[in-house]
Amino acid sequence: MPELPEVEIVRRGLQEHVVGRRIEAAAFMGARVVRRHLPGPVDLADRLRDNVIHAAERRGKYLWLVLEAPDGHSQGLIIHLGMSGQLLVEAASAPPEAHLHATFDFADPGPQLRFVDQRTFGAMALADLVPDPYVPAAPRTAVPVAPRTWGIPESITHIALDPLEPAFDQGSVIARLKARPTAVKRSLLDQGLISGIGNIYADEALWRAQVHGERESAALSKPALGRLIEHARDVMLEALRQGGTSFDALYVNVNGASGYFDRSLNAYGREGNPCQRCGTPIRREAFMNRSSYSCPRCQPRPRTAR
DNA sequence: CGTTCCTCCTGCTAGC
DNA sequence: TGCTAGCAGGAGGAAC
Repeated sequence: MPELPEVEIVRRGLQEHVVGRRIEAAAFMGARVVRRHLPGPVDLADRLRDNVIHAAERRGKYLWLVLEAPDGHSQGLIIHLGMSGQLLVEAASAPPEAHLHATFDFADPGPQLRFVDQRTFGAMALADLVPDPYVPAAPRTAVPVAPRTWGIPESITHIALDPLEPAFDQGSVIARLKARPTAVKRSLLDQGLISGIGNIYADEALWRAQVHGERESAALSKPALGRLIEHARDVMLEALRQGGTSFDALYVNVNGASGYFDRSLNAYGREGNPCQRCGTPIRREAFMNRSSYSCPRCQPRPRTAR
């Protein structure tokens, strides 16, 4: 469920509550949440013991904690929230939640970190940190304040830059969109092309740009594609300022509080409600085995069937 | 090779 | 009231 703004809120919570702490014991309830760690949950718990958390990082919808083991080796603990994952900071004595998948106890007397996930599409995995393939290494003479000193997890090097990263290159994304003979919404959701956008913010960006998601991306002009990307960035920034989007208690930030951006949505989930620009009722259509919301008047369907 | 589709889960709700 | 089909904000990997 969470898209970039929601994941960034969670990252900030991790930064505040767990960075700088030493893991004393990690525990996993079942193996599914660590299915990407092939040696299994006991092995992962062993590897995490006595690691210090140096940073909480994010690219698109992926989070990772930068860890340093007692032998000095640094790795990333990837955390993906999937559709329903939550991170909670709570006293170890708090009763276990339904669908609690992992707990982290720390060497200090502070609270636990917990991973709760109803559907378990989310996952955690350990990965080596490698140089970022998208961001050139800083020159040796650079002032030592460069971001991402530790590199990025090797297993997510296929994830593209998100539009909030300083190195995000709008021109190259537009060029790739111009080369794609496919629906523009499909491209917006492709995390290897531009990361962080999910079904909600794709629909919101398309509504703002007045483009139907089934238009072929290659058929849109470069300025139109540029506006679409800028709208995607803007809508995610606005959501971030308001603490993310939440329809119910399923999405909560690391403190357990919900966001309020859903009050500002113009398309997603608004079937039958008037378009805020022209008053035409918002329509819902099936696309890619899910729902798409758009204004029939501001966002006319492409003429030819795809 | 790139692109598209299916599938992994559980819970809620609309409709019968 | 009770059952169940359908749907939910993601993404890896199989299948073309």
